[in-house]
Amino acid sequence: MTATTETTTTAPEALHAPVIDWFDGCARDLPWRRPEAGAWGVMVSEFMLQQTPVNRVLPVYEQWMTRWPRPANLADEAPGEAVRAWGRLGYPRRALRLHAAAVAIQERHNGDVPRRHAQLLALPGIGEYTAAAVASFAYGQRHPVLDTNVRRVYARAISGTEFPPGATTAAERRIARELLPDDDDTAARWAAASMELGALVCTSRNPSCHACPIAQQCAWRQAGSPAYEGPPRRGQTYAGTDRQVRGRLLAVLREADGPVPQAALDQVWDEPVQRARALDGLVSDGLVEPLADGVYRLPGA
DNA sequence: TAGACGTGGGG
DNA sequence: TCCCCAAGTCT
Repeated sequence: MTATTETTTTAPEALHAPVIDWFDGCARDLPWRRPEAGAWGVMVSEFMLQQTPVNRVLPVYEQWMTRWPRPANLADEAPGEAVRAWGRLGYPRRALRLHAAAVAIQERHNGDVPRRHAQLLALPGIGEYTAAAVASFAYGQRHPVLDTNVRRVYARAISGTEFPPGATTAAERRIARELLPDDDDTAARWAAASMELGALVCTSRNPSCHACPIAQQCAWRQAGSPAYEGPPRRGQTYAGTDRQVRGRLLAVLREADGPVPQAALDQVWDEPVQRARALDGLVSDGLVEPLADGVYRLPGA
């Protein structure tokens, strides 16, 4: 058989050097990439960066690392303090999980962020991506790091499509595995570089192909940059959803010094059934703690 | 395995 | 204005 598969069209080695060289010259100077960040700094940044843009994470990251420079410091706090300090980053369950992860690190790993992928994966709030990212960025290990940026880079450069599938597929994992450099240090470098390429150059909309170090080898460009034909990528409506109500409710709790009476929460949304459902949801998620007499507060705060 | 889960900036 | 999207995880 002489059939050419999509992954053998271009030798992996032909991609590594250009992308890593580009990264060496163009990488952003982000605080969690500096040596002093340590594994804990990398882990905190990864939690915050799950679905939240870098620019919004920056100031909150600095506050967190100043206040809680080690996992033990966060573990000693009430979970509600983590939720409060999370500010407006969104998806506040991440704050709760990061706090829980700090507690687990204290209990199971003597206060040090574990090195092994399986141990990282076992921590709350850490999935396939974050485990690989921490192991790779903090400890220089060799793991396929498949985030939304890398998936888009591979979709274009390797598969020749404008966008990756809705959910990560086995085919994508295979590509990531086959592209992974053999050497640990190069693999870690490649992971960071390919992510950065997706974040800065191979962006979702209006990619800067003129500035791309592998534009000449890009399967999507070679195919004439065909428009995306797959199923419509899910748009997330927000206005009027429980999520919006939850956000407003939690904002009130976050900004209050202490417990808040029901009446104050009632003002954020006029529809009582949805309002009650949202509040119940927050309570069952552990983001809000009901006290006696219809008073609420952030958990343990 | 879809769907839930916040928030705000840019085109 | 409206729509899309941003270093995912969990159920």
